This record gives sequence, structure tokens and C-alpha cells, in this order.
Amino acid sequence: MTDVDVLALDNQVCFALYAANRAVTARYRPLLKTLNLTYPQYLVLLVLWEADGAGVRVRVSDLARRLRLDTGTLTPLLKRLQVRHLVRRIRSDQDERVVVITLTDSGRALREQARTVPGQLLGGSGLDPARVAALRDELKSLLQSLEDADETSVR
Amino acid sequence: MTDVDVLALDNQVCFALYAANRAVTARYRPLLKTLNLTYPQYLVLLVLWEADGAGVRVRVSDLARRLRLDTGTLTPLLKRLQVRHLVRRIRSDQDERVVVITLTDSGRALREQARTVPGQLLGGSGLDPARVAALRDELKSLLQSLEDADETSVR
DNA sequence: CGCTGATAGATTGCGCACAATATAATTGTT
DNA sequence: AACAATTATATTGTGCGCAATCTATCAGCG
Repeated sequence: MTDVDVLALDNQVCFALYAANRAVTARYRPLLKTLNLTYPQYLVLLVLWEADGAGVRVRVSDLARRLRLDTGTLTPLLKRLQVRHLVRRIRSDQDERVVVITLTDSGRALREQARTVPGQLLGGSGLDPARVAALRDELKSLLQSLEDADETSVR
Repeated sequence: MTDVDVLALDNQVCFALYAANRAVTARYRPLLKTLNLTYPQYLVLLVLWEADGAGVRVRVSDLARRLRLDTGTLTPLLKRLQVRHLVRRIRSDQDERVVVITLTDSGRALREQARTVPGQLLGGSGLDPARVAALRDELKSLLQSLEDADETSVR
């Protein structure tokens, strides 16, 4: 492969990622609109629902690590969910630096309405589930590679 | 598959896409920082550089179509590039609704500095070019499927 | 010509993303 | 105990990304 090809490939794959990501979240938008949620808010709730079922306490930093977001994104997002009484933000007694996020009953109840969301997405798109799963695994692998590289370069 | 699996964060392609996209653009950021560009600004310039070489006029709507962005994103972005004298925004004489975007000499010159950007990205990450190319093709195919579905649903 | 509908772009407003910085609490060290 | 370093979250500011709305222009048609 020539240098030119490598340069072009970089641009192509990054743009493909950029465009595909927006196309997919655009596909989510009308579905989540019925729950009055944005896509990042939905992701936060996915983590909270999962932890709630397992009886695990979720701190802001847990959400940050799981979703690869920082507090500049999460704090205002969580405040908006709090205003809507979907979550509570409670400062920990043991360590007063920590804020624990818990679901309210409304937040817990929203899970039932959200159950139908994933199915309506790819199900209604005529996309091959096996190919989609393979793509997901490639993306996870790519993410892992990038994060591993960051780790080692920092040390 | 149980309901729990469907809502599990790790099982979602969309999250993999979302996280991988941000990881890749984060990888671009320090490189583009040396040119004082953001990733969307860089994408706009890629289109302009390409059209400039081919002697093609680029309208705002051309950028919107190519990059899948709307004017609410593009207009302020282009104004910022204009303030920095990288592009000109000229309203067409033939059709006064149209705004044509042209490169200034500085904007054209920036292309040389940008040449080294892509190679440093995935090339320096020890990722297999063939796998990256396959990923690009899958993403393009996904994007195409989603856009085709939108087309038909509109009619 | 005057009207209607379509088209191109701009504007406003909201919600992310993220860098940079700040604040407060905790831990480690001496 | 005093203090430096670390950790957890919050705040501020900038730039997307997109929905909704607006203005101006153009094209078609009686």
C-alpha cells in the first residue's frame, strides 16, 4: 500500500466513523424522543439500570469511566435528569468528594419503556444482525487498541 | 436473548460507534491543534482542498451534502474559518440564494501542513491496514443502508 | 404580472464534548 | 500535627450538531 493510500485510508475511516455515528444516533432520536431522552442521557440510564439490577452504587466517576465522558459533560446532564426526577445526586457520607447517582422510581420505571428501543432500531433497518455484531466487535477492538496505546504512552 | 442483554451497554453497536468515534477524533485533536483546526473544520477543508484541485465551485449545500451536516453547523464554522482568512464566503451573482466557499491563499497553503496529519493516526497505532480498510467498508455500507432507508421512508 | 411553492442559507436555542481551571476532601509523608 | 500530593466533582468557555423557524430568492404557472 502506498503512502497516499494510507493517508487517504485514515481520512476515510475516520470520516466513515464520524458520519455513521451521527446517522445511527439520528436513527435513535425519534425513538428516544418519546421518552424525552437524548442519546447520551439514554446511555447514562443504561449504566444506571444495569447497576441497579446488580445492586451496585454508581458514582459520577463510574459513569465517566464507563461512557468515556468527563464531568463537564456529565454534571449538567445529570442535573437535567435530576430536575426531571429520574435520578438523585447524593454526596457520599464516607467520602464527601464522591457524588452517588441513584435512580428514582420514575427513573426505574422508564426502563420498561426503553426495552423496545433497541429492537426498533436495527430490526426496522433490514440490516444483518450478524454483520452488525461483527462491526460492533471490530469497533470495540479499535477502541481498545486506541486506549491501550494511550495508557502506554502516558507511562 | 433476555431483555437484560438487549439493554446492556456492551452489547450495543451504537455505543461502540459513539465511543470509537470520540476516541479517534481525540487522537486527531493534538495533531490538528498544531494547525489550530477542529476535526469538523479539517473535514470542511479536506472537501475544499479536493475541489480546489479539480477546479470545482463549492457551495454551502455541497459541504452539507458531503459531510452530512446542516447549515446550523456549517454557517458558524465557515464564519470562523473566514475570520481566520482561510476561506471566503461569496454570494453567487447568478443565484443570490447561493453562497460559494473559496479557499484563500492561506487556506490553500495549510494543505501542505495538513499532509502529515493522517499518517500519524492509525499508521502509528500498530493497527492492521487491511482490517482498517474492512472497517471503513462496513461503516460506509452501514451509512448507505441507513440513508437508503431514510430515502424510501420519505417517499 | 402576480401568486404559489420550492430552495438556499441564516438565526436561535438547547444539549452535548472537552479543555482548562477551581474547590473541596482525602491520603501520604515527614 | 503540618503540609504536599492526589482524588472527585464542579465551573467556565468554546465549538459543534441539530431542530425549528425565518428571510430572501428563484421557478413555474395562470
